[in-house]
Amino acid sequence: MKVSKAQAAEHRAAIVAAAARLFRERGFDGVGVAEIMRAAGLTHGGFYGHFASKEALAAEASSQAFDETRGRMSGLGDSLTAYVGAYLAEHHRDNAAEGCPMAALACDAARQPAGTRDAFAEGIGRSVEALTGQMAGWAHGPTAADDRREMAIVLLSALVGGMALARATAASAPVLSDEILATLRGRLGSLVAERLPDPG
Amino acid sequence: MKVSKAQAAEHRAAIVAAAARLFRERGFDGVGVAEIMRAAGLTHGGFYGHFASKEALAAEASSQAFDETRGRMSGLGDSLTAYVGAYLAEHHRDNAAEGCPMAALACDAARQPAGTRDAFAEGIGRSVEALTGQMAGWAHGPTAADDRREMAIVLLSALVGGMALARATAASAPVLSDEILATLRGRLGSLVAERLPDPG
DNA sequence: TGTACATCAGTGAACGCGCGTTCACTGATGTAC
DNA sequence: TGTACATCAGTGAACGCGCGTTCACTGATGTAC
Repeated sequence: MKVSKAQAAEHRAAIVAAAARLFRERGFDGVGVAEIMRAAGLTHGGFYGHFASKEALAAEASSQAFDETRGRMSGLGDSLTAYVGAYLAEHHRDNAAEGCPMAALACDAARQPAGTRDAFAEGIGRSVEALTGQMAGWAHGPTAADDRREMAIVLLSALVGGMALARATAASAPVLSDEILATLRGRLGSLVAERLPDPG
Repeated sequence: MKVSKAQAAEHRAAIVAAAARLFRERGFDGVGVAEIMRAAGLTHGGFYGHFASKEALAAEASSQAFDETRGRMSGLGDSLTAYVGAYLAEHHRDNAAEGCPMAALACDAARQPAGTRDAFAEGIGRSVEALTGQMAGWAHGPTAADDRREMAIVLLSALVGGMALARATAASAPVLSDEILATLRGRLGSLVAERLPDPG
């Protein structure tokens, strides 16, 4: 049956939201169109009225996951320390569906079709810029803009890699998984803030 | 037709080697049993004479990829600087099939069945220990054993995350991809070596 | 050492299954009068 | 404002396809004599 334009727009948004969650939880190849539509409260046949292909949805869901994560990040104010702590939390490790798309999907993204790769490349670029900006407001951080950007790249790499390793070890080696998160929480702040090679 | 026991053992090894390459290149879900067998010079029907399931092969191929990478790493001697440089090379980014299994598959590994997750957890644990050991031989590195292990975790996270981000951006944002690698090459050494919070 | 035969690694057709995608159909929406 | 009808969002059966896995068969291996 037909549905109002507003209703249809809500449905479309629900599909993207469900996909953004499920892809992060199970990977791009780990969820089918039918399951995404079911999660959005619809049947699978209507999918192609909203999207040209599963891949087109993957690209849009990726962008939305980046936006969502960036939104939550800026919600923490300019406190880099608070952000690093929230990122490296056990809660984030255990709830990939609502977390950072880079930690959940970066390895997969490199192997996806162009649309999804584009969405990731843009999301990663913006994440570097956002972290660079946050570093400017950090009392003990680097002063030169180049230094800030370089430190942002180092920090982002450690956050993403650390979360990926913590997740990969969570089930089989939970002690190591906790150790990775705790170590990074303890060391990342001081590593980025202190003793820069050329302190401007 | 039957084949000598030595020949069969070679075939088995060829299957594991092909799988270790293809899984890193395309992901666990991106390659089928038939393609792996073809890459090993066999037909798909014989697969289940060697392995109980695709998942059993994935676990063994993961272990082998870790062993292989660890072997290449120790081939560089005790030079952490050389290792970091080789890890963050463009060549490594562009040849995932022969590279670090963590950078290629860590996000996927967390979603795989128990056997593969176990192999990854063990491989990651050994990688942390190997890096901790290398840090002991590094002239400017931390002296206390706890510091060395913590620095090893920070370094490994940044290496793995940085490579994953460099690969995710390689096609759509090649300048950013190169920048990520170059920045990490320049900054990781000094970050780990200098100015530790408690220098023993 | 030479022959006869049981073993079993490898082959390739076939299996059920779930996937992404298509399509004829339905019926509420929203427009034309 | 009220009615008549074209539109089109959503349904659910169906499509071809490739997947992991099974199995009857083949024929070289390697053992028993």
